[in-house]
Amino acid sequence: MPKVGMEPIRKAALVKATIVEIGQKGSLDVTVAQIARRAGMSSALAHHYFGSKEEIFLAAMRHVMAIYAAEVRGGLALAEGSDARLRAILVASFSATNFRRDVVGAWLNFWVLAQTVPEARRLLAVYYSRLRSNLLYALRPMAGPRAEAIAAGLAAMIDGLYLREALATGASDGAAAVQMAQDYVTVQLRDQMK
Amino acid sequence: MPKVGMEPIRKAALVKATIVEIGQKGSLDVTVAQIARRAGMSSALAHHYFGSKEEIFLAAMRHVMAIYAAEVRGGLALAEGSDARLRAILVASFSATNFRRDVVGAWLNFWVLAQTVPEARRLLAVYYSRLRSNLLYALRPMAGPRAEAIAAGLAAMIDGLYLREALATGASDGAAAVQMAQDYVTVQLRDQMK
DNA sequence: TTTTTTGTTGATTGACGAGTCAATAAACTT
DNA sequence: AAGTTTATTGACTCGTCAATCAACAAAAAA
Repeated sequence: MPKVGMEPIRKAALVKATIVEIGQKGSLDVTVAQIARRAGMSSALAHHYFGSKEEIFLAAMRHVMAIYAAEVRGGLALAEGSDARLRAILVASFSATNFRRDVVGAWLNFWVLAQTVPEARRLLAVYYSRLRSNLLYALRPMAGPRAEAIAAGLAAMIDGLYLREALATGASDGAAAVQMAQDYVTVQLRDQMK
Repeated sequence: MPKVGMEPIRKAALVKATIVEIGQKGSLDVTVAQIARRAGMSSALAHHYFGSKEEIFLAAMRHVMAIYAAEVRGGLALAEGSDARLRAILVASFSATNFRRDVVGAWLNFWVLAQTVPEARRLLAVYYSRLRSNLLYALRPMAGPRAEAIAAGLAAMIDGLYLREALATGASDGAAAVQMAQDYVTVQLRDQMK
């Protein structure tokens, strides 16, 4: 059975399974055995590859953020003009890949993790700083000195919308979220013109 | 030793200890023994009064929300006019009592709890609906039909600001949070007039 | 072909923690 | 005074779970 070169495959499977498991269960109280089982292997193997449960969590967190970052980059690459740039960030943030119930559930739990685990905190800080800088780049040409304040407010709103999604019962609606965030910016800008 | 009439005192102590413990540890992974110890009693007694750990958590959650609700009511009672009403809600939301690091940390963990425990979810739903109705009452006279949308956006932003507080490293700044939320509404309203 | 590396798991260990119980004692009731 | 209720805890049970280990198998290297 043992085919060589399994490591990356197994690791990827574990990471994926971790996100699903945490998101679905809605809690970090997920056993390594559960994750491993969903990924189709024994818990011993999971430990073999990652060393500890915490490492598995961190890898999953990195993955969620990497996907998100990639999607933002992808959207940004095609965007021409500040307006389009901003829109690209929002669309990526609430895309069907990132704004899914279980993924958002995972986010919520990673936030909790970041309260305790330094490395998780660091990862989150990286995410925040990237988001901020992306937003500022798009907003500065439109908003000038007010860009900072608007970016801060927008970032808070994005988090808030994620949170509501994690707690909501109905179907998720990324488009509405984009609309609301977009609206926030539009109004802030219009206000300034007057 | 046994003085009669201890039950409410002990329960209150446990609830308080639970909030501090969860907030400080930043996680729901808090043992009954830890909580009981902080509250100055044995874990057996905690079980005696609450029956289960989950009940302790729920009582703590109810308490946090009750405090918050009371503070909002207090502010609202003194407020004259829509503008003041809105301000009262915001000030209470980010007051020194509610917007403290450990309390916010507890909130974050209650959000997680609400993903799993139905009763927690219910409590949170009550909180949301109250917040919404308070906001609408204040906003309708100023914003008319747009009140709904503005209230939704504002609620999301409030949650987002809480979240950032839970994750932030520096000192908390309730005033800044109030300012940002207030600003959101002001701009939304001014926009509409034009 | 022997040896080493890589993949894999069942079984086990060791710790920890929720919840129970039996026992003790003070305070009320009758 | 006897009986009941309330307060309180140390010791114990029982389950769970992260992490380790010993053992086996296949591939790659020597």
